Amino acid sequence: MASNARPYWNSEDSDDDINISMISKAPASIQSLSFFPVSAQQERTRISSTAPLCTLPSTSDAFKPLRLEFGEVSEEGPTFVPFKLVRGYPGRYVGRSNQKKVFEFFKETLLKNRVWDLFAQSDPTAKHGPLLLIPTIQFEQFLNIANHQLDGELAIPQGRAGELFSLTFGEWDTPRPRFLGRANSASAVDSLRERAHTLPADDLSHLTPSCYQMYQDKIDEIYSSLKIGKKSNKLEAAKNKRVQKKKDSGRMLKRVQRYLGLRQAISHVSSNSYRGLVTTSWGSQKPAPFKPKESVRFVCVDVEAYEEDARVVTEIGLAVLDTEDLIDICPGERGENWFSLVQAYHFRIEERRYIVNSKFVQGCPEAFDFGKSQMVSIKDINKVVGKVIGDKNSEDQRPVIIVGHDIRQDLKYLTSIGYNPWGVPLIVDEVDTQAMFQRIERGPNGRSLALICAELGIPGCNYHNAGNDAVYTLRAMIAMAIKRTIDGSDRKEESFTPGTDEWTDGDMDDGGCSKRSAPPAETYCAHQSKDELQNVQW
DNA sequence: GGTTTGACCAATCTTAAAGC
DNA sequence: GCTTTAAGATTGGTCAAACC
Repeated sequence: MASNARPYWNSEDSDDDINISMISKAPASIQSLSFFPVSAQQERTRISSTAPLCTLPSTSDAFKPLRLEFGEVSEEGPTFVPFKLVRGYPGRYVGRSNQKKVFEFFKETLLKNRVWDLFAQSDPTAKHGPLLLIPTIQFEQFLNIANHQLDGELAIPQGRAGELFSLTFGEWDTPRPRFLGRANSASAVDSLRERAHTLPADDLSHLTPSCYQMYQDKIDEIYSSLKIGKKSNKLEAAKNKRVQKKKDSGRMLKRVQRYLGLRQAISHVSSNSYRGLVTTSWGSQKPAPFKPKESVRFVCVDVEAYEEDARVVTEIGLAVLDTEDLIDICPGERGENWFSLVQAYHFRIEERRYIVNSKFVQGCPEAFDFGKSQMVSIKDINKVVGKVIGDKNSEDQRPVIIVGHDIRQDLKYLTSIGYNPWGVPLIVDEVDTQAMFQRIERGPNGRSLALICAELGIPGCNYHNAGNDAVYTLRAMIAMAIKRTIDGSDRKEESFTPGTDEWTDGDMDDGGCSKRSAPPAETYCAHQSKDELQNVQW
């Protein structure tokens, strides 16, 4: 400890409640550790104007702001915690037995004898006042002191509740918190809060509409998480999650349109000029109106498993659509002119060829309608699937958009045959046709593939053959993207009042960045060896 | 000081609709 | 039939504030 010792107290900061001119030359990891009573600090100030002699352990990962003046943005990297959450910590996160003494400790020390670096994050919609933040490291150190003095084990909560204690800003080039000043009393905090209203407005003009929307959603979520009102936080959080999911479905639909050339990517296009780039008079008897930024391959996956034991995969269907092939081809009303460009594969597991579902679903492994089924040994199936989807050794290194109907389930099935789709860098985005249809229909539940095809006017038979289902799923995706383009979803959505419609994902949104799901916590692969789970490269 | 009330949180259960 | 997912409801424990 001694070897890492360093002085931490700067007398210049001690005698004023607020120091808004320039932060101490010492990093925050040093200055923020002024966790001794003010009287002691003041005593030192009176004795000498030179740096003090107290020491603290080095914290290599501590928050280390540069010299900051009022209004300057924080550097990239540090995490923040809302000051409101810090003040409410004893009531929200401390158990009954310790709450009283922790509450007393906070009351006596939080705003009387500590110096905090306060930052502010503005609400892009100006619905709320500036969000007051402190660096997470300062609160952690405060808890350490509390634990030392109270002989307790106070900590930042784990899991979802803990996320609010480690907020990051600046993603997608969005604004970062601005420095307000240092405060060591309630009145100082109040003064800085007032002064936060005089901060210059953040420049958001460079943000794409999708980035702006995501930033706004993030700030809204933080504010709603901090609410302690009549409405249950849990209900509020659950609602936010639902809304987010719906918005994500809308963005997914728009990305599909973008990949197909039915929607213009609007990265780095100002929102004013964006409106001119929306299709207004396009008809399905014309080729796709926009040239996609880069061509991609859609690979649709459908997996059939034995109905008595879902771990036993019996068929895998793959359907591939190369957007390069779509150029200059009119899709037709439902995309039927593009359907013939889909390349379909149907693989049956040789050792399980005798298994045919009939109890709960009517399987038809012999009825692949879009080519010739291939028998593949269970030990080779991951390699065969990998060859179609592609990997880092493939000749074609273009991005792959993986598609499925309730795709999460199919991706999990793939892991059970030894192919880990989350370990393939080529796969950059996921499309779920069930979620897409739910988005279009604005319905509460997902619908079956057969029903969706019927609704979209796509004729089909022999469902529950993996090869057929993969083809129908891809057709449904195409038909929905075209239908949505022709219906002019953008114009319709503009009629909704912003903020009142859970389904509206931003009328000037192009779908944003590609998005992959997180891999499942556990995958059922007991019958597969560890080696089998490694993707085989071709 | 004791009781009541409302809020919050976590865990659990139920329901519905898909998948096989 | 079983599994998964999501949403909503219920339950029990805890606590603060209000009330008597």
